[in-house]
Amino acid sequence: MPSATTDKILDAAERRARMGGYNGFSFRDLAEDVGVKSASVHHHFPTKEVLMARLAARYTERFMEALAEASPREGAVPAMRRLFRASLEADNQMCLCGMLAAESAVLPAPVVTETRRFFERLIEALAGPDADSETREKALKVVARLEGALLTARVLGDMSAFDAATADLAA
Amino acid sequence: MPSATTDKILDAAERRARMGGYNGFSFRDLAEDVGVKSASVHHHFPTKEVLMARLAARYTERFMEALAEASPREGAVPAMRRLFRASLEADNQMCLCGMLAAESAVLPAPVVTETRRFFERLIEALAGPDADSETREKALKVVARLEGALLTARVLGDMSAFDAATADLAA
DNA sequence: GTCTATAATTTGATAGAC
DNA sequence: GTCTATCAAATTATAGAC
Repeated sequence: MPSATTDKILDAAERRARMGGYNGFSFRDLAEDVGVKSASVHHHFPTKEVLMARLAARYTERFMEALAEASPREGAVPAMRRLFRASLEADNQMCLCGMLAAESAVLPAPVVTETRRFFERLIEALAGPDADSETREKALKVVARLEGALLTARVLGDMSAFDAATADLAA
Repeated sequence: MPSATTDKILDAAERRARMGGYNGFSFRDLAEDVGVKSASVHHHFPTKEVLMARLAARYTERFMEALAEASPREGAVPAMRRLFRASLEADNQMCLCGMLAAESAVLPAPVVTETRRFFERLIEALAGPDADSETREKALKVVARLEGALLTARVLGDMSAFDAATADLAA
């Protein structure tokens, strides 16, 4: 049972990591965000590696829950598009796992494992568990476009770039 | 007139930044890569901000040169796809400006400016200087898919994911 | 669970000799 | 242009009191 402080730390870490990546923030940043000292952050998460692996897992869980809830009424692809678009609406944030995927070559193995799982689950959600290669290819196309559209719209500072790049995925 | 050492520093920084992003390496890392001391790196580039803005500009220049050379014979889209694919072939590297775009929210303004220019020039190369909105939308779709496919294939450790996500962009 | 205090290392950056 | 030496700050992380 995660305490309120544990959740607040994860919330702060998620926001910081989606803005600047794994190496873009410190335990002291999180401590200030939450209103405690950095030693307290270490009490909840012994190392950054543990914190970030846990954060990636929480992010995936939440994303899949939101997707499962929305898919029946609006379809998996439009629902996923809407969830990605919400990142931009919320302060121009990246997808957490998209950010970690970009940096994956220098991240601790447990973080990479959780990040990879996010992508595998997205693809499975779109293509189904035992998809043929053509269906899987379609799913990869969608995921790649959404991650890339986020990244592109973000640096251009132009939400309409996301909409343009993903228009045909909308409901 | 950039000296041999200046170029070597930029080469090392490009490799490091494409692997781990702006905050994923230090001046000392670069110094060791090149075989000098970190004070010498500062002699060539006074700050990290200056170094990275210059690096992004060099990356863009080189990319556009390679694209201009290849486009007439193979077409702009397939040529761009091939250039992106080469990143994965070369040690699973990200696109430098894709990486910086992801991190752009926490990067110094001059670095963001140069990164944005990369994307604007890619879109212009695909759509032309005075494209209508539909043509520009098509170009955005291609760029987004290439950046996203790179990121996705990278974390999955599977070059065939890039090929699958971009198959229809090939020559 | 939080704090003070601190260790050990790393970081970006500078001064000044050669 | 490179070096030695160093600084001031930041970083991850730990010990131990409350």
